[in-house]
Amino acid sequence: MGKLFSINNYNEIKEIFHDKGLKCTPQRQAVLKVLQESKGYLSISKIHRNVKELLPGTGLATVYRSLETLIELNLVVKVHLEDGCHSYAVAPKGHRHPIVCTDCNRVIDYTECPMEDLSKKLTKDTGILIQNHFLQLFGTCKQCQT
Amino acid sequence: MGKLFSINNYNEIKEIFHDKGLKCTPQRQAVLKVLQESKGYLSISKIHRNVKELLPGTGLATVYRSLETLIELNLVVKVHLEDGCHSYAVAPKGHRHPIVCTDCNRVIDYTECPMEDLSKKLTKDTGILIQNHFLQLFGTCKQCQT
DNA sequence: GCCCTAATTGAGAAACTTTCTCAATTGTAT
DNA sequence: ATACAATTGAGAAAGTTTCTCAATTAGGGC
Ligand SMILES: [Zn+2]
Ligand SMILES: [Zn+2]
Ligand SMILES: [Zn+2]
Ligand SMILES: [Zn+2]
Repeated sequence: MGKLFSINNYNEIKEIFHDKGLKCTPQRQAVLKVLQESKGYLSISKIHRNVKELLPGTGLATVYRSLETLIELNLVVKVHLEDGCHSYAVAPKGHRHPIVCTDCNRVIDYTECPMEDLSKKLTKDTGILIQNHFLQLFGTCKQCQT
Repeated sequence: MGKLFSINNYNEIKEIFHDKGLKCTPQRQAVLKVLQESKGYLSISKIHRNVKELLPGTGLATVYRSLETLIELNLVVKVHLEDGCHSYAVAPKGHRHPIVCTDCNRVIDYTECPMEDLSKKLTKDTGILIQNHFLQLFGTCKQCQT
């Protein structure tokens, strides 16, 4: 089927798949595109609904599988909400943290990681070897502060 | 039925319930006790299994309901894992962050919040009004570093 | 461009998780 | 002790995620 959508960085995306021996299928592209265009996190069912508009007949199982793949490739992140988990958003590049606007669901990319220094300090202080962390910020974005 | 378990701070707990007009039932006590004694996060099914040892016949729905209540009372927190969410642990008092040992599942209480200064800085820098944050650390505890 | 092959997909079943309903029970205040 | 509203257990119902397998397809080699 080949290139279906005008994802701006299509060749880049294609390479990321091929580097890991994975196929660049229209379904995977569609899931990514839906998230790229939403500018916010989306639940599985919303992703499925939007994907079907681009690619009617796409199965729910495929959406689950695509998200799994996209997360492995670091193209997508899972967003954990206070209750009702498992929404998804496009991944910021590198190690960053998402700021979720609780009004419009938009996900804003936060580029500084306050944990780098802290992790070292903590390991030194407590003896616990910090290996990973999970940080999300919730707030109200500029546009929603009216 | 009244007091069933020797929760050290039984009267304190009872008051917390009564302050909100909630009953201090054996089921709610049992769920709390199970989490207090585990020193780590537990999945719903494990909580249910352990609760039934203290209180045979306790229904699964009641475990769900009790956890909901205990979270509202800030006695329990939901722990979000990288995949497979919705485990639970006793809440640290005040605003703190849990460090989860990825080897033994123990939850260690971390008392400093690195976000306080950061949130203000971020609001100033980006204009986004930071209202809340969700931080968990993952690592290896002393005992598991052998 | 046309095969070949392994990876991927769709559909539905199956497994699993969470919520709901309602009659029976029970904690608490009086 | 009694009354009443809150809570519970059981099972049904709803919702979510994973699995299975035959059919399809992307990508590499010719
Ligand atoms: Zn979560
Ligand atoms: Zn917003
Ligand atoms: Zn440990
Ligand atoms: Zn904090």
